[in-house]
Amino acid sequence: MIRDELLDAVRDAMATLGVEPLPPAVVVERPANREHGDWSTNAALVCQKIAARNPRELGQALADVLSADPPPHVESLDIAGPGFVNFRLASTWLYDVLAAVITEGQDGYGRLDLGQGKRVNVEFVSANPTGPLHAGHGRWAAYGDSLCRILARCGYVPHAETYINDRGVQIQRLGESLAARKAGQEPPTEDHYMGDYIAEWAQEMPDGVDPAEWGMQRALDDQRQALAAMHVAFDTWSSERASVEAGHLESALQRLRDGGFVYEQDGATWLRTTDFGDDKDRVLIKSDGDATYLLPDIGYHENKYERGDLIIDVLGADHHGYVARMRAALQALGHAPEDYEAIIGQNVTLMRDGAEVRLSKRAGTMIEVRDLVDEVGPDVARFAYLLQSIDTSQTIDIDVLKAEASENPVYYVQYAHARVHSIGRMAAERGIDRVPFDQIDLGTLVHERELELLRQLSTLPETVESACRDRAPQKITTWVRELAAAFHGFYRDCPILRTDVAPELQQARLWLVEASRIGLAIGLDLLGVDAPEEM
RNA sequence: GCGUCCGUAGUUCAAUCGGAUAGAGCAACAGGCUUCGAACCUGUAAGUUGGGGGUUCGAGUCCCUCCGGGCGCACCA
Repeated sequence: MIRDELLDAVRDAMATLGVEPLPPAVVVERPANREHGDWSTNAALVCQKIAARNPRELGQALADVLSADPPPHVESLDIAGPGFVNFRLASTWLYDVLAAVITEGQDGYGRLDLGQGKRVNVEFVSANPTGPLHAGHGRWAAYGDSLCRILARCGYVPHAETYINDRGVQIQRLGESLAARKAGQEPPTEDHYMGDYIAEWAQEMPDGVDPAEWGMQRALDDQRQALAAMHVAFDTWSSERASVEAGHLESALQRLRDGGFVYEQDGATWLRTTDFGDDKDRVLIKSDGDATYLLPDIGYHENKYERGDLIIDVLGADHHGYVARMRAALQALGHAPEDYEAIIGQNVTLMRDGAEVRLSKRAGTMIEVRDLVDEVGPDVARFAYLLQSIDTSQTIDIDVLKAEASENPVYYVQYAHARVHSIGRMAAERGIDRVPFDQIDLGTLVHERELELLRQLSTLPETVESACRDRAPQKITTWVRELAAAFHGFYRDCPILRTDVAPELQQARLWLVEASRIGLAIGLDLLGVDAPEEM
């Protein structure tokens, strides 16, 4: 990587100036403004105190040392602003990028080994089996699935998992709600389920079945279909009931007792989560003898470590108070705090007809994931979900997604991919074959559009790394949109198959198109969005 | 009240673990197809990054404080 070569050169040069070792804050990065060069380093700024020198003066000294024996591709060096040293590179460095994309290919380019095979269990969606998935669940589905794809590309071994709370009062209430509707009555209390789907399902429900069991299976079928429609697949659907029957609850409780973290008070059994930073202790077993939801959850999480060295829970904002107690419980069971990670996703607000649609399974109105996916398709839905950070609340206006379908950002990216394949088809029609890459004269690629495309491709590895480290799929979304923009600009200004294009240039551009295809396909794949050859 | 996530162009959002002149889409306005797909391209306009203070060579980003919003604060799940 050019970046590492430049940093090594900076390190050597700073050593000759008496600064050794180089502080880790010293980086080689891309200036936000291209006029500042291709790469720059903040070494002089970071080291000014160590070296006891004015940063501009130190920067000048650094530039002088580097100029005496320039790193590869470096054409010129200058010092700018408060003391940045800027590198201007010959476009040969971008030809190396093109070669890397082509030789490493769709499978290898931007594939990293951050994880070194570490297993990561990612739990997401985990909706109660009491109704259809609403559009808010769609966000966790799109996010979790994309995160798993990014983790896999970075050398982790992800395991996508979802949890079914098929045990407890909410299932009973579902059954009672269905039974009441079937009998033509209102559900008995406000804590029962009111949605339109209850009435529909009550009509479907055969006589003589257990309403609770039947309703839960009905809800699960519905959820499975919705997730399939979104193209989200799980490695494991974990059942709370099965987990408890397997003894996970008891074994966790026993180990917590053995560790001395459990005590009795007011007739209830408590876990001393305050030992691990929670703000109050938590009840494991109520005074009536029933376990709270927390205890089976602890047993389940403990069991998840069989399927991952690191556990990630993707949770809605309404669960953020849950994180401290779960982390505390897992620490009490001997797990390091960094082996449990909770990602708190903020809420989704859906707009339709200019008004907010309330997302509640118990209220009468809701929008199901299936409705959204049916209306706009899985690609539009997923791309929309992954357009922004999970840390911010999101507003999705269904009317906008539908009305602007043709101008939707996902089509902008997919169109770029389809154009690539269109070029391939046209080339085949005209009998134009690509000659082997090692016979190409890359020096013909001098157009700013071509170079910009290569610059964008060069940033994929660091973008993937950043998206993985920050658990931030939206960085991939942004990147692939920028790549599509670079490709569309190139396509517009740089003819490839036209008869007036010189053969050497045509060949180089065909390989650049192939590199673009690889980049677009990787980006879309990491988002779980289809990369169509025709639209 | 306590905790937590936010507040960036008319709007929806970006912004490389603190970098230089804060960028895109949509909407608005003005242009661009006789050779490959116009679902595209080019340009114009649009900002006191909620207010104030601090740390730093450098703050949208970190700290404090105030304002505004979401979500929590059960022997519910």
